[in-house]
Amino acid sequence: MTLKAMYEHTNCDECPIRHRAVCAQCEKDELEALETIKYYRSFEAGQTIIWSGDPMNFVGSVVSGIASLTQTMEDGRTQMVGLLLPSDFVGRPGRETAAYDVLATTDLVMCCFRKKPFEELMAKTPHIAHRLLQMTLDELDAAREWMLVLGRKTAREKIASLLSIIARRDASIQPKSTSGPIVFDLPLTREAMADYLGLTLETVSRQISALKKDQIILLEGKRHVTIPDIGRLMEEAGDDTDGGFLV
Amino acid sequence: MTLKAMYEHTNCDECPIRHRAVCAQCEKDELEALETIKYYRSFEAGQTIIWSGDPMNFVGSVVSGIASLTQTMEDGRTQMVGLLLPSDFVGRPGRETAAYDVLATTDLVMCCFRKKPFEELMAKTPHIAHRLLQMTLDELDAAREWMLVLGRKTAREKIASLLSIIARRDASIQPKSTSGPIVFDLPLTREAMADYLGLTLETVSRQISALKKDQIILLEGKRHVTIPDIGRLMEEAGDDTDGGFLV
DNA sequence: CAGGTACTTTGACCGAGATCAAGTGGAAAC
DNA sequence: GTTTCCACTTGATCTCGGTCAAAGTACCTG
Repeated sequence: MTLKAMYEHTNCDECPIRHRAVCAQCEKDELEALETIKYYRSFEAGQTIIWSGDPMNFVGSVVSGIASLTQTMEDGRTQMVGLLLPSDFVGRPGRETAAYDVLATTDLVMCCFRKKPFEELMAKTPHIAHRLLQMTLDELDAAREWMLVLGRKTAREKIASLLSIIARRDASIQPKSTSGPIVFDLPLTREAMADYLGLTLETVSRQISALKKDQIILLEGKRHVTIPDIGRLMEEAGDDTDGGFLV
Repeated sequence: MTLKAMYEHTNCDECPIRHRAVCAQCEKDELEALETIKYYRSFEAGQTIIWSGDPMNFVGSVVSGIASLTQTMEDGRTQMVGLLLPSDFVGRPGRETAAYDVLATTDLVMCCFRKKPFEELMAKTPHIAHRLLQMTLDELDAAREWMLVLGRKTAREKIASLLSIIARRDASIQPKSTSGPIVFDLPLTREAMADYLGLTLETVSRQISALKKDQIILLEGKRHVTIPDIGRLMEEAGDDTDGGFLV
């Protein structure tokens, strides 16, 4: 059974992102209205979901998998400007065309709404608009945090920053232990990491090797990562470690 | 007369940012409600308006002047993560403490609202929440555009990008001529430009000198800039120049 | 007008990360 | 089983922008 088929007839009550997505604050009746205009789409890793500049007739939420927003210059230089995790929102109400390329970084399932009906619904149900504002403000904070990473951090700090973001996200999704080692699989290729960090893939590879040599991270194969001590990793990231437990 | 005094008793109808700020879509009665909770504050160039981490009991709009949002690492490295121009919104409803340092880059006047009453008002008047969502989405786009600048552009392209942003803004505020030279005063020191661009002030200075030598820009004194051909500047910025007239 | 201060420019040198170029390893394909 | 492919690693070299240092300029202030 495909992942899409698995979700195809899911109703919102059973949805894994029910309480974190744009619909998180919806009441029963609002949810029913949403349910009538939603549909699922799935994409394979590597597929382009939307090209920058193309007309966009839907918005939606990532249900499972990871998507990325990417900007490309004429000469081919690319910069990833957003990483979309489950529950993150795709698209902008009130805009006709996409501002960025949207790519499926892993296999992906999205819960989509046709844009027009969604916009109408949004005008009527303040809970959706309110939640979207919250989420947009969070994304703005994340983008600004990333500006510090891109503008001022060294290659090693950049890698450590990315790893600690992924590690903390995984820790928050399956919060087994508050401390102790964190284990996860990297959802990004070295090239995708480079595009996110404003580096080359060679530099990414070298810095990962260096962090491994220094025992900040452990690697099995190329993607399976163990973080023995998240505090040490965050020190390497140059982050203020004092408030680290407040995640 | 101080600038603050000049605005002190201004009612919203005469406000220069009336139609672009968070209140842009308000009806007469909504505006009257806002008017009862607003007050003006002024700051001198260089003053810190808010320290990151401090409790924030107001939100507001920049009326005149320029403010900046800045992040600082423990070792002193700083990155400007936002440039706040007249009509831009400061603060985040629903958050207790400031996430960034807010600095007055030039002399500045702000129209402030106590946070609590503003949040209550926002819950009642959808026009404010709607406008704030629009503005936040615009800021998110700007932040993402800046991520490309920080992550992938050369020093020369970075400077050209910053100059063209300032030039286009000035052109849109006082749209005398659609084409022809654009003239303005740089509102930022070399150091502030460096903090925005993720460079050192020496590199900023060198690249400005280089653009001047190549006649991309003309300089009188250190701050007064003339752009003879905005198209050429945008080429230097590495921006897609095709859609440039759509500003 | 001398002296100070804040901002800016310019020069000499250096090093982190980019570029160019092989080479490795593991899984799928024939 | 070996060929192919792709993601990744590692090495050698180069270069852009950072660092350190000195000097220039405009505007105050006494």
